[in-house]
Amino acid sequence: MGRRRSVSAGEPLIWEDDDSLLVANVIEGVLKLTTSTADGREQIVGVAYPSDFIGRPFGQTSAASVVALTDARVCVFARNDFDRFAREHPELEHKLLERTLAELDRTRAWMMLLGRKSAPEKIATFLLDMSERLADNGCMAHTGPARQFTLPFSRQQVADLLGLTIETVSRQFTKLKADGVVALPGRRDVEILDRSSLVMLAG
Amino acid sequence: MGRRRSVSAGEPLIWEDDDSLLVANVIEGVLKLTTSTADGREQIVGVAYPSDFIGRPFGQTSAASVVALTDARVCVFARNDFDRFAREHPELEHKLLERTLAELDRTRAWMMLLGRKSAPEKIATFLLDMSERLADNGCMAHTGPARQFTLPFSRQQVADLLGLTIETVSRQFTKLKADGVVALPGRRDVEILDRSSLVMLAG
DNA sequence: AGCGATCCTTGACCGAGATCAAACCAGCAA
DNA sequence: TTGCTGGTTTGATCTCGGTCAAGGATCGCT
Repeated sequence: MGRRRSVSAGEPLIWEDDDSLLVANVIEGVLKLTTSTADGREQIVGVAYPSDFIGRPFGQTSAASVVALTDARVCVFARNDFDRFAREHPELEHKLLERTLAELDRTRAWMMLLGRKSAPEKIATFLLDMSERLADNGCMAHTGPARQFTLPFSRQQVADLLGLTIETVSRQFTKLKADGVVALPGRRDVEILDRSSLVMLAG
Repeated sequence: MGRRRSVSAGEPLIWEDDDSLLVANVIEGVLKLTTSTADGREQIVGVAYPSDFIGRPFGQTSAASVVALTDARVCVFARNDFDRFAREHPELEHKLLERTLAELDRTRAWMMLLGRKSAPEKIATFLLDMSERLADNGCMAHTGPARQFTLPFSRQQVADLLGLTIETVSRQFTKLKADGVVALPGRRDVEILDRSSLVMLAG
């Protein structure tokens, strides 16, 4: 049915305001969903992990661009084919509905973060969120939140996710390190030393 | 099937973190979907207009509280009943999927606003959005965006929607009035005098 | 009408986070 | 090694929007 396709890190899969011609399933890797203003400000509005669905069925244009954060493999479908197929397979539509509702919940929780949380709260929430998301997405069974992990994001991308600037993100990371809450062994590596502090900070 | 129910302005319909026991369809009126932090900060994460769907099918808890902004009439269903019924009626699930996808698009656009837009941009975007939403929701056919309308929100609620404080909202409204972009004949009444300026400001 | 509660506006001030700018560092190629 | 490149950290300063504190306006009630 769908065509397998590899996307290397940084490569776009869908452009904002494109006629929504394709949908896809993530097999491997991580991709970002973004919207941008005319003057170049960017906001990451979603992140797709393996098994997540990408694209906008039953609609004219996709509201967001999709760009791979890591090398990724996806299974793409022509939107029209998918729409038709979905309507004939209620089980598929049901699955898709459940996923979409879950994504909407997650997105709404993120709105709270964007609209009402301070920079330290944003960073703490982000790290806890990553620690859970990245744990579940290896192959191993449900081992609970990861204590250490590698972010699929650059500092700028963390900023775009949290509605901050890169400098503020950097300063907050440095602060957490200085306070012994996390260790930062590599550019994108995080080790959580004091989870309860993070939970406090997340508010 | 569903029970009709009246909800007066300010009255809650669903509590955050409640076991999601009911879902509903809005017949008349406007309701807000909110999440709050422990220390009382609030973010409006969605607004439900007539014909919109409320609640969280296929899930354990609802992520948001629902409170009526105006007197409202809704058609409520026990969640279990609804879930069962939906699974037996693919057409209903399809409709629900389309609505949920549209809501997700709108929510993502709002994330851009919350994370990256300045106070003036937020206010301008909000007014344009209202002008379109409130126009379509009367009975009259598609008349395009309304030039004047009555907000279903208090100033505090506008603040909770935009991730601002009430004072900032007030000052921005005053500014727009002083600049002749809008007139404010009543507490909640808005008349758009210069739409193109608003579009500029919205960015 | 008069009164009180609530909402809204306005002003003075402050501070979190943005901006501007410079150094720092890791990775990579020659 | 050296130098280059892109990402990251750090510092100095500024500014937008938040906070605190008074007034005003509007609505509902008696």
